[in-house]
Amino acid sequence: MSSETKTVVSLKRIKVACGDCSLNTLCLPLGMASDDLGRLDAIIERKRPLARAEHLYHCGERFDAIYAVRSGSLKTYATSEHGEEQILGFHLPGELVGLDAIADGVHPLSAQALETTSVCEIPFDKLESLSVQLPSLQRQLLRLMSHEIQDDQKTMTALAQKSAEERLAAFLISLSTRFRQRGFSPTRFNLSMSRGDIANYLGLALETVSRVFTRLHNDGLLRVERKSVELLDQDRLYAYAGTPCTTASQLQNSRHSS
Amino acid sequence: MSSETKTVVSLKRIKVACGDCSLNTLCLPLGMASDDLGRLDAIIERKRPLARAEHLYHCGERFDAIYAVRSGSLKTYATSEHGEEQILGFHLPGELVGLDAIADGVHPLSAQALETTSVCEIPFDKLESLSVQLPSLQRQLLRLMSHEIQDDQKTMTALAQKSAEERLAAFLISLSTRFRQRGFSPTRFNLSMSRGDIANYLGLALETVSRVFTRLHNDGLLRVERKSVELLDQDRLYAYAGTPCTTASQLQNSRHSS
DNA sequence: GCGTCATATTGACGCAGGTCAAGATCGTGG
DNA sequence: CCACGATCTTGACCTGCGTCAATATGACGC
Repeated sequence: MSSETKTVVSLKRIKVACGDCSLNTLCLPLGMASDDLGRLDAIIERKRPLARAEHLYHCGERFDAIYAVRSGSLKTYATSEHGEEQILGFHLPGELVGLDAIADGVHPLSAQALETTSVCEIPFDKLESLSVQLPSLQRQLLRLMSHEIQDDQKTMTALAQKSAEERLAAFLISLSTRFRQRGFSPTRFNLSMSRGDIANYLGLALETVSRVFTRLHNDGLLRVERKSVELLDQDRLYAYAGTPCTTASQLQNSRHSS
Repeated sequence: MSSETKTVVSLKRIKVACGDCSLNTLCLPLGMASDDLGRLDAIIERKRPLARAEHLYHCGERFDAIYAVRSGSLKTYATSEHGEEQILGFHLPGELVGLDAIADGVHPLSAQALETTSVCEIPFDKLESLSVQLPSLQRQLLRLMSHEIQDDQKTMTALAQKSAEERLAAFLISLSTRFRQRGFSPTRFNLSMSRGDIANYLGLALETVSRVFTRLHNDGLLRVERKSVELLDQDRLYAYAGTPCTTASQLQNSRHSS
């Protein structure tokens, strides 16, 4: 799929400046003065939306930009030589992908759209030189990378010591929290990923995920129907998730502004 | 053991400038001009060594510095409210710890010495302002953080889809690789962590780790005796590790003929 | 409407690895 | 040199979840 479509011209550059973007309190712009924001805006390219199942980049490709999800969602995954994939993350609007490629200039993962998805492309060399000039940008970039490390640590903890129920409950809580931060309903949302994706991500069998869903459903914790989920009892869900280690740190960024 | 000693004065500041440190091709200094190095040196504080089991910092403490391991080793771990710990990483000389705390200024993990260990303390505010002036420092910091994300992704992959043998084999390979990079023998080394620590880190039971060690031993892959390990057959060990996804990226910095 | 394909649910069964328990071995202090 | 506690090994048993297989429920095209 190397032939680039030439219909791009027909789409007029969708001008959504960072300053106007509803996600600017989550994304890179956080903490930047509005005149600095313009300079960040200037290096960002908005690209045509990706269709479902389309790739943003493939594992092994050269890295030259990170991406911020603007709408839709992505999954990132590694592929073993035996061809099995391992999903390492799902990415919602306002989140960055590609940070793992900075280390050696090559993407270690592939990134694929789970639904129609648009992203902002941020050329890394420009970002790097700009962040030398804008300390608040540098700071926010470091913060976001640090946050990703923290998230991965939580996932590792879940994989290492939680049961199937606990993992799924924690997963749903994580989604719920992230939806709330983005202004969506934390109790009713759609899963853009399949059962298989969830299972893969959580280190479980597809069938186990299905079973746990119906179990949680029967226990009155949530309503699921295919992709749509409604969380009925947050508190009990937290209990199911065992260690709400996800909770503690995520709740406290409500009062954060310096 | 909690009373802080005031005998620090008796130790004369151990002056091991980054320029003289054998680890400077792995650590923060990588890629910096030697005159810039002096400026990094100037903000780093070398502290008295930690004794085995002593903590470098505790989860929940305010974050104000990252640390580079100079000698010895550390483990970092999270504690659930039920009191169980989850080890998230082992840290060898030249590696940084504390990067996960940048995001919200509080340490999400505790860091504890596995043996007598000395570290370089790098005050983060100074590091941040210095890296605005030294782009190569900023670049290396981003690289190291990105690398940590990559490592965590490999660990997640192992936890999500590998068997007990595969996990332990991959763990030993990871140690071996890191020892080689640091100029130690990649085939004979000592495990500074206990079986319980390894098990905890790998999401297994202590007994399973023990059993797998003897199985690998009986299969002629390695010799183990308590803490000392000798890898006898690297290639077969790689095979045992299943997907050498750990391998792929790590092999490329050794000239492997096959 | 109907057929086809992808996705999800549900059941039956087996095994990797967890748990419990008993020794074995090491390290350290007296 | 011995004793005691920490650490490690090994065995016997049990269970959570993976695997296999059948069925159900969409979604989409014709």
